[in-house]
Amino acid sequence: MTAMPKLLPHDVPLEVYDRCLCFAAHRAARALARRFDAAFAPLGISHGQYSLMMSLHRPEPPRVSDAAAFLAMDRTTLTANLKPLERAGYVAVVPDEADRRSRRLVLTAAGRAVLARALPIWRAVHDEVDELVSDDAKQLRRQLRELAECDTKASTR
Amino acid sequence: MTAMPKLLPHDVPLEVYDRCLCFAAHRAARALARRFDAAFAPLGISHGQYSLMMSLHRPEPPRVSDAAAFLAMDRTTLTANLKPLERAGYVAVVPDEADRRSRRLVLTAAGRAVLARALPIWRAVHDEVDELVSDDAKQLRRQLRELAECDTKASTR
DNA sequence: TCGATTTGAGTTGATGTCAACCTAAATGAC
DNA sequence: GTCATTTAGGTTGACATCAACTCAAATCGA
Repeated sequence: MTAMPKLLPHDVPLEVYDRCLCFAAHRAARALARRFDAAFAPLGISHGQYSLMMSLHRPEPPRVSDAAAFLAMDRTTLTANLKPLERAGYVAVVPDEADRRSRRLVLTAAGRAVLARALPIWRAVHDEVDELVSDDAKQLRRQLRELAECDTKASTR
Repeated sequence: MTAMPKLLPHDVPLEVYDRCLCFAAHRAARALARRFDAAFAPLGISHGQYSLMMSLHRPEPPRVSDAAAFLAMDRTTLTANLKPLERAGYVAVVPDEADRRSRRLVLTAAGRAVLARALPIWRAVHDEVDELVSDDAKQLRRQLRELAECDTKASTR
């Protein structure tokens, strides 16, 4: 048995670095998360909590599975993410009247208030972020959406 | 004090959904992660462990800070991510000879072997992923890189 | 040379992420 | 109507992520 260096040439990592959209998406997501987390820090919320609460602000409070599918996030991940928001009093989980298996995720007045304060911060930071994307941000958004929606069974597994 | 619904109109979440690249990047990253994690599951590694180990496969083993900057990941996150890889015997952390503060991250023979088995899986899955991105994947990759490299101080904080 | 500063890295605590497994309510076949 | 199946959701355990803090080695100023 030799040292078998031929099994994994040193140009393979470059191929992965250049091609892998999973890696590229995670790298970009981490960098953007740090930027928004820093901006939201004075309010005591994170980028994920901002997105999550925004997704709940609709006339009909969504069920857990609906919200998880919308966020392209595992259902159990959403359950975990709701915990700190419930503790903070921003979100209330109430049983559904019609179907007693379901629970509705309701944004409280305090939740709406913190979102209202976060909104101008998000707009200002995103103005900066938009500067970083040289051209055709519209196409970028569409492509990210295509990648996210390729697996719609995120919540139903 | 009224119910103040005017503070947060119901079209704001749509604005966030349509515009927020942080949200879009996370959604895409989660969906892609699930896909690659499922494909790598028989090997017992995750998408992140694949990317991490690939980034270590170079003639000169990188230091912790170098690898963290390359991955656009917090230095302490990398330290945590190394733990399971060290336990599995895929990565060895060795002190640097020249600077005793530094540590070099060395991919072991077992690590190179598991990467060699993972490579064809990654190529096959990514062939599928490429189908999802309608046009100009090159531009998508460049834009994601621009977003990731906007904060180069990820490891030096 | 020696004390202050800088730099490389680990630890802790909180949150985010998911697979595997579990419970309970609704549905459906007969 | 009864029981198997399906559906909505939670729990547990492992890993991922980062800020705040700490430690130790290298560097630098005088």
